[in-house]
Amino acid sequence: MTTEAEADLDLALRALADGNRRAILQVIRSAPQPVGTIAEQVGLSQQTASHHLGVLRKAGLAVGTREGTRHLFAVDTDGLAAVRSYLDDFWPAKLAALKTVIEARQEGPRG
Amino acid sequence: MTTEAEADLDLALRALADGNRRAILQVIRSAPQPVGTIAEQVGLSQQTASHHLGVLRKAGLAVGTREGTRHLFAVDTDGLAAVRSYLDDFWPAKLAALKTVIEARQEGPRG
DNA sequence: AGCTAACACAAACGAAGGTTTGTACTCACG
DNA sequence: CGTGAGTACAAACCTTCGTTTGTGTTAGCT
Repeated sequence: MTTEAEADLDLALRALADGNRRAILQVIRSAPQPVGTIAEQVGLSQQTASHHLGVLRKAGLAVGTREGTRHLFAVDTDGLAAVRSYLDDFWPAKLAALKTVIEARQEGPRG
Repeated sequence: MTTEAEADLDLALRALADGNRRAILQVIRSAPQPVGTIAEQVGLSQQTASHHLGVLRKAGLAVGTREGTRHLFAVDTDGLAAVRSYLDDFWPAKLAALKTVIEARQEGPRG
């Protein structure tokens, strides 16, 4: 369904809208890290970091792995791919839109 | 400063986080349209649409052109490019190449 | 089994953002 | 200049979201 992709895109975009979550992604960008380390790196409490990790997880932007008592989180490219392909859809259209702007100005106020 | 690009990215990401604004981008994706038409297309009031258009404009996602009493809005790729390059930074080189392959397969014949 | 560490879940609080309502401004027209 | 169409700005209201606080759950250790 197209609606499913829409919902996934919406989750990913809303997750990326927060600076703390982007900071978390930066922290786990190179290597997966436990929640405690992530919280310390971004200057958040354990609970808040865990919350944001959950948001990122549901958005398909992060994946978690059980490592004993720790929970290692890493970047998931699934959600990022959804956003990327969404953005890419605007590139070819932009050229056409730009052309239409010029045409619209040439047409004048009345159609 | 890197903070400047960060601020631009933040604006674009927060602007894209709203479904109505994404709907507006879809409306003006193919051709620039006046505020009244956009509002009608997405099912919003003129004031609300104007507000979102302002958000998209400040985020570098939309550009407006004065057309007499009308104000034509079109998609601006500046903000989208900022988001795109940000996302690309998360992909390890190997995965980025893989992603490009997938995109190429989607455009080409059946694979 | 008891204890400790690491993490997740849930409710409450506060702030940020979207919608509505009202109004002022600009441009086209006579 | 006065009128009407189209749009932007501002304040009030309400919803959403991030943070805090408190607590439950799982795993490792003695």
